[in-house]
Amino acid sequence: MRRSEIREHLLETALRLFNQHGYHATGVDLIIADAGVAKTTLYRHFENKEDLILAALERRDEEDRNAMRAFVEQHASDPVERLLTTFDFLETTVRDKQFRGCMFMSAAGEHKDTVDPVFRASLMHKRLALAYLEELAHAARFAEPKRIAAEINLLHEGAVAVAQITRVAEPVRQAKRMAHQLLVAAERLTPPTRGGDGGNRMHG
Amino acid sequence: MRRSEIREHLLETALRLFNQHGYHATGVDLIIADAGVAKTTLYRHFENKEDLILAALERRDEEDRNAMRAFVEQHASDPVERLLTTFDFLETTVRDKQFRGCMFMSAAGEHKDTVDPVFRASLMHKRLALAYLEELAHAARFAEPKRIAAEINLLHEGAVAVAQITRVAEPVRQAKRMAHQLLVAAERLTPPTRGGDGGNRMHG
DNA sequence: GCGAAACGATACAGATCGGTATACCTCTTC
DNA sequence: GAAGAGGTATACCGATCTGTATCGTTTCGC
Repeated sequence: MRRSEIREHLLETALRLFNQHGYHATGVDLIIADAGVAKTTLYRHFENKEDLILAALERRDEEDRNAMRAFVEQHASDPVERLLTTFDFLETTVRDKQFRGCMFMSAAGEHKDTVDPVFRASLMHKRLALAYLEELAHAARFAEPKRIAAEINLLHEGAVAVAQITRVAEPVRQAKRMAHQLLVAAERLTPPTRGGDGGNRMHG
Repeated sequence: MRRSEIREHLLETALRLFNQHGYHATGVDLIIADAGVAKTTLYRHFENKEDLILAALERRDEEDRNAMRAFVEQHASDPVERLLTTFDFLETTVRDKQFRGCMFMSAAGEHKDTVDPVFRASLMHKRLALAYLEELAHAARFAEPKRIAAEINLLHEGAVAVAQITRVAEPVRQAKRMAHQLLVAAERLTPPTRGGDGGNRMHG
C-alpha cells in the first residue's frame, strides 16, 4: 500500500466504525486493529483523534454531496423533479444495511458545543447540503427558493431522523409525498402550463 | 436530603450533564461531583451507569410527554389546533438556552445497536410521542389519522434536527406552517363547514 | 436512645483511553 | 548499495474510565 492509500484506508475504516459505534465509543486502538495498521502509522497521518474525525467527516461530506448530485442529475432533468429525486437518493442510503442515521447529526450530537470543530464541520456540511437544495429550487423558478429549500431540507432531516429510530425506509417515502404536496402548491415565477400538471408528476 | 430526594437530584444532574456533553462524554465522576454526592451513593441507587441512563431517560420521557400534553391542552381546544400547538411547545423547548437537541435522538445516536437498552428506551419514547399525535389526529377526525400523525411527527423531528444544528427556533415555526398547509388539505371524516375555515386558523 | 441503614470521603482495582518512544524491517531513490 | 523515509510491533506513559472496598459519620425508624 502506498502512503496515500493507507490514508484513504484509514479514513474509510474510521468512517465505518464511527458510523457503527459512534465517535467517543470508537477508540483508536479499534481503528488501527480493524485497518490492520500500526498505531504509529495512524499518528503519522493524523495529528490526533480529532484531526482524524475532521478528515473523515470532510471526506464523507464530499462523497455524500457528490453522490446526491450525481444521482439527482442522472435520474431527473426537470428541476422540480430533481428536488423530489433527492428523496429517492436518501432512500437508497437509508435502505443500506449499514445505515445508522446521519453521521453529521451524530457527530453534532456527540460534540454539542457550537465552538467544537467537529460540530462546526457538521454545521458546514448541512449548510452546503442546503445550498444545493437552494440551487435546485432556484432552477425550478420558485418564487421563494430559499423557503422551498429550507422546507425540503427540513423534510430530509425529519425523514432520516425517523428512519434512524425505526430503521425502515417508509419515512423517506412519506417525506417525498409531503414534499410533492408542498411543491405543487408553491408559487412559481413561471407558472406551469394550464391544463397539465406542469411536469410535476410524482414518479416514485 | 432524604433518600428519594437524592435519587431525584442525581437524575436531574445526570440529565443536565448528558444533555450538555452527551452520554459517553459524561463520566460518573463528573456526575457525582456536580451532584455533590459520594460515588458510593450513586451506585447504591443505580446498578451501573447504563441503569442511570435508562432511569434518566425514563424520567425525561414522562416529563416531556406530560409537559407537551399540558401545554397543548392549555393552549388549544380544537383538535386540529392542538396538532399545530405541539409546534409551539417544541418552540419553547428549542428556545431554551440549554437546548442541544433531542436527548432521545442523541441517546439513540450514541447507542446505535437496535438491541441496546438505551436505543430501545429512545425508540419507546418516540413511539409514545407518535401515539399522542395519533390520538390528536383521531380526535380531529382526519380520514387517515395514522398518516397525519406520522407526518406531524416527521415535521417535529425535522424541526428539532435543524434547530440542533442552527441553534435557532425558526425551523420549528417553519415546520408549523408546513403542518398547517398539510392539515388544511387533508381529508376529514366530518368536513369543516363550508364558507368558513373550520376553525383551522393559524394563530402563531 | 439504640441499631441499622445510608451517607461522605478516600483509596484503589483493572481496564481502556489517547498518544509517545523505541527498535527493527522494507521499500524507494539517488 | 547506502541513505532515508515510512512501515510494523511492542512497550510504555499518564490520564481517565467504571465500579468496589473500607471506614468513619450521620440520620432515621422503632
